Amino acid sequence: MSYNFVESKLQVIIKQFLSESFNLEMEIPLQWITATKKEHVGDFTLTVFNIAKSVNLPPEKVATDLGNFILQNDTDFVEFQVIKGFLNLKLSNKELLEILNKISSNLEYGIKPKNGETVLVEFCSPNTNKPLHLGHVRNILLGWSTYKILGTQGYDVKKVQIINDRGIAICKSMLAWKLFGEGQVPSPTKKGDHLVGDMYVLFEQKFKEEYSTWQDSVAGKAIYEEKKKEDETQSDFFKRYKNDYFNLESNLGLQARKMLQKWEDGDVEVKTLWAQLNGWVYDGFAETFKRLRVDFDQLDYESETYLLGKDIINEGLEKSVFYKKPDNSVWIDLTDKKLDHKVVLRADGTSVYITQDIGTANMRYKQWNPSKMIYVVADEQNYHFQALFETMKKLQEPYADGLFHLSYGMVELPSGRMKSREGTVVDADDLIDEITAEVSTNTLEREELAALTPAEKNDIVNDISLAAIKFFILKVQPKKRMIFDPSESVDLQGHTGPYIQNAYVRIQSLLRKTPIDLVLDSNVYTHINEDEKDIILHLYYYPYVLEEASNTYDPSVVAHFAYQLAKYYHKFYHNNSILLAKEPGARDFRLVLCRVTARLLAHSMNLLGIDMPDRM
RNA sequence: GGUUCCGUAGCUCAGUUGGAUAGAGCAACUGCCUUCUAAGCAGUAGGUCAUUGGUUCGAAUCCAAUCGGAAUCACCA
Repeated sequence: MSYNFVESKLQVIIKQFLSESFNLEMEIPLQWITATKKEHVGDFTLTVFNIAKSVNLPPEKVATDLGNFILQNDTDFVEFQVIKGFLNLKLSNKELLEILNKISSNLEYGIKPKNGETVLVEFCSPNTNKPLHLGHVRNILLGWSTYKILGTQGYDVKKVQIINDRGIAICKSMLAWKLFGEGQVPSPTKKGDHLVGDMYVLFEQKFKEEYSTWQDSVAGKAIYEEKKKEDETQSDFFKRYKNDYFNLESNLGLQARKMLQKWEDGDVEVKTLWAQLNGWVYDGFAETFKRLRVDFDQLDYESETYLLGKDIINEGLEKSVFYKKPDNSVWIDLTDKKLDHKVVLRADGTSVYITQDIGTANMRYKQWNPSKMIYVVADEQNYHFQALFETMKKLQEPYADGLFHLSYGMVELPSGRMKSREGTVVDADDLIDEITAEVSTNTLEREELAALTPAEKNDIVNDISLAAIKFFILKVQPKKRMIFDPSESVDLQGHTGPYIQNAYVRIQSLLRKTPIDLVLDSNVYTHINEDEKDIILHLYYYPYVLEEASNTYDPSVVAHFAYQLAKYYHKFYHNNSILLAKEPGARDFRLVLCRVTARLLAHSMNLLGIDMPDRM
């Protein structure tokens, strides 16, 4: 069954009208038929400007004739109104009931059957030297929701992430733990990822001290005099020189780099320490994932993939996709794509970032044979992914056209960008804790929940807290950067997750009082009012919403749907008696309406990774 | 400097394959619980859709320029 059955029917009638009246064969695009604006009579609107142009008549004239034609030939419409070039058509009571019936009886409404294609969504992909923060949370929620939404369109979706478990950063944490860690291990009050993150910060602190001391030394002053630019102050110079100091002068830097070298050489002691600290971090991450209620189908580790890609570079070299410079480094020329020349292999033959990504993509393609691979990564890497995808196209990889970078804006604080080195990072675990505490306070005051056990209350608090966080983040379009104000935390009223949960909870409360399994009788209830109609027509559009969210990889489309539905429901609930409805058939009709509303509320929120409590 | 993205109410955001009088929430003010969960409903107030020009029956939406903000332009990941 086609879900846009109303529009399809209209398309046929309009074609018939044009054929009979003007001998004109014309296709009517779906875009010309839209929902009627609130302030006008009608439910569906046809924009007739284009048709009028084709038949060379005033739009009002065409719209009026067409309106009459539709009313004569289709009993689903009972009234029309023409304003300028807009033809507004009003559905019959019977057809509205029919629509509700169709949605009510189809538990898969809006969901497409399996299409046999596999899609990979890569998200989260943290470094192992620090705990997850607000930026990761946005990433994780977007990835998870994208996985859910694509699932409704028939794809078999796999969630993967690459763990960046090697490199200089984790070596810094390892070194700090070894030198200054005093044998600390994770404890109930300090998760492993936080402990390792603290070591990273500690390293930066000690390094800063060392650097500062060096700046006042004879050697430091000599370097300043030797390498400063004209008119450059001492503090400006040393800011700029920091990286060079780390690589050329620093004792701590030297030790960290030695550790990295030993790791690459397979040194047992270093590898053991590395495995130990990473193990702590993974345990910590696992806990955070669990609290956020997400999981993954596969974890790829950079330590196992960082050498991949070289063979593909060599093949590409033979095909002249790449070229070699005299120093033996390998490059690709992307200037024809408005990009730059990018290095893909260093002079010493080692990989760079893009090489690994080429190799990893290839590995995943062989493993899963996906038709699409989606990378959820912040927009600071837009350039990198453009370069990566163009490189893949030049290599003529069969999966190159299915690559997509789901780019999202950075999360910023009112004070600006979060900086881990300056400690202005909103930690994921802390964020959940804070909101949970606030929700907990509110929940304990509620009479409805007084009789519940502590465990039941706890579940409800968690459902609401996560709804608040997740909706707050997912309601914003991914590409927009967002500002997060920790002091205001997250609202629980208005345009929020809990608001939507509340609509669902109200319905559950009603349904608990009516154990009968209702079957809609479309002959009995004859006066569908505006509140009810708003809900029915909103439900009707759900399949469009899923399709658009999927095509644009944008969960905010679903968030908007859920909020609007809850808003219509709250209004309906306030204005109409349900269990005590007086009109014939109204009670049963409204209960069916409630039940369907609850179902799509829960379904759409589930696509955002949000669970619905039965009480709150 | 090159490239890309963003700019809508005091704040946070919808609305953009061109469509009717630009919408919500928060904050402020005012009402509504002896009615099915008030985490709710209703109302007041708040706008030069950054600016200017162009395209046309019609522009927040498309095009151009300008202004403001961000990201990136590493043999880091």
